[in-house]
Amino acid sequence: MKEQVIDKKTAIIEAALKLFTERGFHGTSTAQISKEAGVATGTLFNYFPTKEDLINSLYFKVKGQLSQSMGKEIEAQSPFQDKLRKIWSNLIKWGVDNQEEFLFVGQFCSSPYITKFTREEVMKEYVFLHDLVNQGIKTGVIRDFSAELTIAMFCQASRALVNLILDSDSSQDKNKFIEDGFQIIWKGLAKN
Amino acid sequence: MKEQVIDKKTAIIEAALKLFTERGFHGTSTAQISKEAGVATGTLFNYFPTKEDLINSLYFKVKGQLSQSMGKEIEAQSPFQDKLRKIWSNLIKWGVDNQEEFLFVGQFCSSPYITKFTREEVMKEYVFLHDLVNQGIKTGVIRDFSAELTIAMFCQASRALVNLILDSDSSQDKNKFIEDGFQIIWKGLAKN
DNA sequence: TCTACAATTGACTGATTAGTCAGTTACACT
DNA sequence: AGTGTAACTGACTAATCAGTCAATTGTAGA
Repeated sequence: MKEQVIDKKTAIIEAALKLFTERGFHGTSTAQISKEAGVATGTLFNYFPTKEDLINSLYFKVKGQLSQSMGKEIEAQSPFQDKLRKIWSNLIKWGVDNQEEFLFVGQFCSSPYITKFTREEVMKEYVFLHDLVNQGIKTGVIRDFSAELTIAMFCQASRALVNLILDSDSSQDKNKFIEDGFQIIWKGLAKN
Repeated sequence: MKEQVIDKKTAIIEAALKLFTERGFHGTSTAQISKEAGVATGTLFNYFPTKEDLINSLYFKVKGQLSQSMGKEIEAQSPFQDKLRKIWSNLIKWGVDNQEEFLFVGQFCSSPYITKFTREEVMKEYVFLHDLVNQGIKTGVIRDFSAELTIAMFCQASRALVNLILDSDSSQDKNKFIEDGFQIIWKGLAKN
């Protein structure tokens, strides 16, 4: 019973992710989502009271997965540069391996359908990056610019790199791109 | 007569820009656009055969304005770094001064409603940035990474900065942000 | 087997959509 | 003034929309 519930809810979320990414929010009808998920329209509205609730749940879930992946395998005692490099490659590998989710976040991060509440809840999961950067500034490893500026440049640069990898043919060396990209952003941020 | 024509077409384009940015493509009806523009629905379809034609025209126009602004006041004989700094500040000032257009481009650059044809036409106007970067690599002023990587990092970083300026309260010093941002990206790209 | 109840269904509704088109207006040229 | 024509209008249509709800299903516990 519980398994069934989770299954249908997951199926709806996955169908919505696929279709929202392909056709946008208003471009995708609840009927299409239900059909893709293999459930009745009524079932969708049983789990998500409105279409907006659905996209907010989806956004929250995907952003959570991203922040989870970002922080993976960071060793507390390793040098600052290695931590940042690991975050960098985590971000990029997440985007490349979860193309739909990556495009979804890009399309909806500044969309009016995502409520302020959802946005704020999501933000809470990114505190650790903020802390890390502030620590890097305080210990003099990276240059003393505003932490917001540093983080924004870092994160957007990682998105640029994912787009590049997704656009380029697969024969190109992904890891070369990732390391080259890190060389650019690290040299830009590092103190010496 | 000719003036009237241009006026109505412009009014439609401007209304569409505002509403598409606020509510998205499918979230904005042609009736809403017509009303905002102060024309009848029929008039809209007189100038743009379909809603998709409208958004493609709009995208082409806005991207054209961006590429125009980007290349402004670049002096041929000035050092490479100054050229790049000027492009950087041009990009950011365009985004800050043309907020609606900036958000529109961000929202629709990877949207399915923009046709491949429009995308390719737009690309043609960005050749000069590609040429400049290649020249910078050849003369050894910037590091020898793929030109696509360099341009992608540069352009996305500029978008990150505009977002930051738009989000921050207006009391903060805009020019400080712009110069700090350039310091990061320039140090990242430059050879020494 | 029977009961109770949550999960699920899909036909349905009133509202809204992109796009049409027959008719009106405004103006240039004679 | 009269004529031709391009711009413009907005009521209209068939299709589609988000969301509802009475009816059905599946199943856990008695």
